Amino acid sequence: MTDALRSAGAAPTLEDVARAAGVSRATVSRVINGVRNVDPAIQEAVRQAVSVTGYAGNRAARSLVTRRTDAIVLVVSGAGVEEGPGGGSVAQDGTGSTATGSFTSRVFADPFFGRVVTGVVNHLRPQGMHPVLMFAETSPAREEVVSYLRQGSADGALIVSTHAKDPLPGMVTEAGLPAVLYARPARPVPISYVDLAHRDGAGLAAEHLLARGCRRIATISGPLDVPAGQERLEGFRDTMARRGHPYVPTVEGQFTQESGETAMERLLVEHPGLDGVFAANDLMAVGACHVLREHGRRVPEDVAVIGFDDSSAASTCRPPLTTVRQPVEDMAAEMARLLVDRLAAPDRPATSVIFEPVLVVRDSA
Amino acid sequence: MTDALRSAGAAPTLEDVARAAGVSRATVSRVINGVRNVDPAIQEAVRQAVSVTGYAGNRAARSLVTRRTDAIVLVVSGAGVEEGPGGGSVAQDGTGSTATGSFTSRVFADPFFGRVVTGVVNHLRPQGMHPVLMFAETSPAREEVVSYLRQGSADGALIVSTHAKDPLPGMVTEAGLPAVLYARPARPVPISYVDLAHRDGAGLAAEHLLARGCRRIATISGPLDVPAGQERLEGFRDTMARRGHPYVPTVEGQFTQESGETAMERLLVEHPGLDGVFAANDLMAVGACHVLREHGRRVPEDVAVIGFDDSSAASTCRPPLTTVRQPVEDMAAEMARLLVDRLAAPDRPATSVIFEPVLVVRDSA
DNA sequence: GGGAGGGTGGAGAGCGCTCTCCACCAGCGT
DNA sequence: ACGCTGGTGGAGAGCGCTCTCCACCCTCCC
Repeated sequence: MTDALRSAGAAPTLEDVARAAGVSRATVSRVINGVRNVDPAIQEAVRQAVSVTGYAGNRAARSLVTRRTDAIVLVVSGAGVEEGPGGGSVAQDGTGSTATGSFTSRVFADPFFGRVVTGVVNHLRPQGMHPVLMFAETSPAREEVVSYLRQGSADGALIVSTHAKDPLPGMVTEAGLPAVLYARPARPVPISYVDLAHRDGAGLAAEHLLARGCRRIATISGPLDVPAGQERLEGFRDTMARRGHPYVPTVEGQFTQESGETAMERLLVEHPGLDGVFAANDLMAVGACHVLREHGRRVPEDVAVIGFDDSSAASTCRPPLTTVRQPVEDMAAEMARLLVDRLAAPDRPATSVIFEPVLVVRDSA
Repeated sequence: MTDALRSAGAAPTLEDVARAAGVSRATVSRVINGVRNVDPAIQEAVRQAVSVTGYAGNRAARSLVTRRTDAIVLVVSGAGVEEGPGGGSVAQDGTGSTATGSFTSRVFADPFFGRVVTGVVNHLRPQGMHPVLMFAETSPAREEVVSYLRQGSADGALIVSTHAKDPLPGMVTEAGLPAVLYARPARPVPISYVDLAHRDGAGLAAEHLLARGCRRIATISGPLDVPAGQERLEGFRDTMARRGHPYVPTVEGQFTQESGETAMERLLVEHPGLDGVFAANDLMAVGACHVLREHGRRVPEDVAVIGFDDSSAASTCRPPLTTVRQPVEDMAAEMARLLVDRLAAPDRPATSVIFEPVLVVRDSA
């Protein structure tokens, strides 16, 4: 039914609907936006006209006057190479062929990012908002994000920064653009963010290992120039120290499975008697398990292994990993909520929300 | 420098730039869009004015007249539950807590999707275009995609359909909206798509197993209501038959690791003597390896296992998987290219591009 | 019964941009 | 010398929508 009119020419406009309903453009607009009182009979007439004409509205025209797009950018940023902020990580490239963007290809290979998207979309969708994906690993790309926002192509930004000294958060705030970060910015910037209590999470891991009876415990840390890496290490060491273990053998990893393997090899050489390992993320923990098994150590009987994040890798590997859960989806949803709130009340001050990790006990420790 | 003026009030418009440069709005527009001949001196003056005023343009205003947004929707669609079209798959939920959208949470957990995003972005970015993410698993969500497009919020759609009888491709074409699919639509629809020669890929797997000397070969197929699942099975069986193995024990899986485990258990019970397994994707292959090991079978010495996709799981598991590579990034990039082309020349007929898989030999077979 | 007040619809002015005309000014041929 | 072409800048008409006014009418109250 709608087709007759729709195919009769260009897309119907408000004007067309108004004519069909015998009212003015303003009234149609009022009905559509559900604003002010409109006589129920007229409302009905308008709705009829809308469906008869197959009216679809025009986002650009609306945005032009409302100055809102109902789109937000979801930026994966970073000066960086490897890793979501304490998130999962970057398995391997595996991307042969044409696919160029080394950063791009790596970052999205990481299930961590999928979890972020999930959380963001879950919150945005009910609001009729949608995320636009952007990468901002290089300098021109960062400028592009800022100008995209300044052009009003999106209402605000959700920034998942993969590196401590990422300049993007600063650039965005300086330009006065609404944004929320995943993970606390390295230099204090007046901007909202969500983060995880990494120290507490690492503490949980330490206590679990200790409670299990492990006494020769080592750790594979994340990269120490990433706040999450740093904090997880500190939290672990603090708790260990408080429990009477001031010295914890540590090897720095890069949040990748491969780096976890390398680190484990080294740990095994230097401390062959170890009976517990805390890896700062699941991927490294998986790598550690592989190496342990290859060296004839049983997990968890000979060596207990505990990871961090509770990524999908944790539950699918053998043995399933005991790990510290980072509720990425919830955190991402909260990040979206903070942005949406900020959009509704632009001069509300920046807030941050810190999530508490929980221990998920499976078989590896 | 730009800040003085920018913060002096609302965002500068073309008009402001024109005034600053002492020319007309039209001329500024011409310089910015690089259209028609403009006196070099004037061009320079305009560029100056742009940077002095900190001009940023207004996307909505431009879209309103050009009828282009330079955005495309990247839709993950499906009536479905499980799986990217022959793509990787869905490890496990693992998503406790708030995160509701069961579909959403599952689909994006899949690294397959990350690879699609990578490929799409790699192609779109140089064109100054950006992807908007949408899910269309339920009926209202599907309608939302169509209306989003009809409102001109995006120029076209890239649809990654997770299920054969997904109605979205039909809906979109019927509405006359530009779209390209990942994977051939179940019912023939006049629409462009990219796909993989699944049959050939499965054939490669069969020949490799045979060449290796395996003689008691079984297969774990994908879900048979998904074209990719169907075709991989047929391709495998065809080649086996042609090589003198008309009967191939088969158990249907769901493209998940868990289903791979279950299937392998069953295969082991029914055919304890098997010496080779082809799993229709890597995740199931990984699951199969786990079960095989738990039953004391060595891979590949006792049983050779071969997967499909060459997802990141294939290279990080132990042993690294021999698999059939699906060049997801390239395919996604091609999909984007087809859409962009279509946008440039709307009445060009629909085309499809079929990619050839290659065998990646690692350690599992 | 008349004016005040609240509810309801219409008119019309933009939002900031693109793009079609048109005007103007060389430089050319006849 | 005169029109004519081709190149170049300006004017201005929209694109489709929202939203502020304003006009109108129907109570309601004094």
